[in-house]
Amino acid sequence: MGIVERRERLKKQVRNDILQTARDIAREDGWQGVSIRKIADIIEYSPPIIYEYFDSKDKLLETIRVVGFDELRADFDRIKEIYRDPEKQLVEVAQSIWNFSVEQPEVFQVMFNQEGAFVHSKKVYQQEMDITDNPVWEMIARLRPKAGEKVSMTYYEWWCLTYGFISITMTTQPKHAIAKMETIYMEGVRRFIRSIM
Amino acid sequence: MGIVERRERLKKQVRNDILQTARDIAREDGWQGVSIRKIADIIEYSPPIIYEYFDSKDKLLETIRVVGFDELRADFDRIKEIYRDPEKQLVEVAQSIWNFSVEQPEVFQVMFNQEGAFVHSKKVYQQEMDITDNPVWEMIARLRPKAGEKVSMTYYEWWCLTYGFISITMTTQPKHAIAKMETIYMEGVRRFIRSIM
DNA sequence: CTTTTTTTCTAACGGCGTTTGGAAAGACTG
DNA sequence: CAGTCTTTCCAAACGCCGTTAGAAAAAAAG
Repeated sequence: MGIVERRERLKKQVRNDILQTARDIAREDGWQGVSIRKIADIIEYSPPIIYEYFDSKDKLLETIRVVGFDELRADFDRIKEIYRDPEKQLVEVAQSIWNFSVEQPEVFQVMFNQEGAFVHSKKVYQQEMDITDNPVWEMIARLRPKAGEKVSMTYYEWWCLTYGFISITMTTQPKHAIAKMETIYMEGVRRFIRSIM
Repeated sequence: MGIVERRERLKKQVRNDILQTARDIAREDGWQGVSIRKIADIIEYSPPIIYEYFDSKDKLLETIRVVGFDELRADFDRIKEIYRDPEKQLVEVAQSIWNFSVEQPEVFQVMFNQEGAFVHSKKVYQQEMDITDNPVWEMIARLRPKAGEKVSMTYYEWWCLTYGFISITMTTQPKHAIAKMETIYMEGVRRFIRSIM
């Protein structure tokens, strides 16, 4: 009997609908405008239903954050396989982050607690920045084989550069000007890479 | 008669109390925990009173942001007067930002819409980052007299570096580890300055 | 003391995240 | 089929929030 399966399929679908609706509202009105009640309204359920899928609004946002980081990391892994040269890899990674922030700014905001988005727990964030098993860390390590401990420092600075540039650009630049900033960003990235080689 | 004066003195005091109470709560419980009702409770007035001093919660936060930026800029101006060498000036400015973020993290959060703090209007933020009359811009221009348009680019990157580093550090590092990051930050700043000279 | 002005608060509105208790619907059993 | 059991779902409520209206209280002016 496929009843259980159908139920589970439905559950998964509703769960995804909740996440997607949250992102949709955030894209339209900002994260300040996202409320459990609005989400419930749009997916045509009552508010309590959402609590059958997520323990709290905070956990819901954290899930969006995790999905975002997963997507980014998958792209990094893909890049690592496609290109051999660590310099090229890093340039591609930088481009990948940029594209992500342009295509899914609202997810980027949740990932980095920006623009009114706020996830209480920092665990995922810290974990994701951690050097352990991080493809970007390995790329930098390969670029500076003799740097020893400095690799971790460079890795940290890499995040500061990319994150700082994108979040300042996202916050201060009007939408039409963002495209122009891409060149400046990529130039900065390239200069950074050259400076550590 | 000094009645009017006394009243105005009182008004100024209450206004400052409101701002300071907001910052106090934020420091203790984060900006998510700051509410008009809590502020009113602490200053021992009813909530509507706060609206005689600020049009909205958003405007209240914006005022805190403005005061923060003013304080920072005053320090930059002071540095510009004390030191002649633009390289030294920039190092001191970087140190000044760092100190500010350590001493008043909650204000820093409002200034840059971090960690749940959120001011709708971006006007102040954009204005403050603008190159016009900005002491940091002039320092960089003096450091790179022949750079032409690249000065503005470098200025932008300067903000990305300092802001990116501090906000990532503030968010990911536990309190006890932040002191250790200062050296790494200042090293990064120095390397940046040298790389543009 | 009375009137006028200023200051302040109570009460309410609509919205929020979240929980409770039970109704409605669906699936299984005899 | 009816009856029972299980799952799904929601109305209503709680205690918060920002904000506003209107009345009470206090202060000043006459």
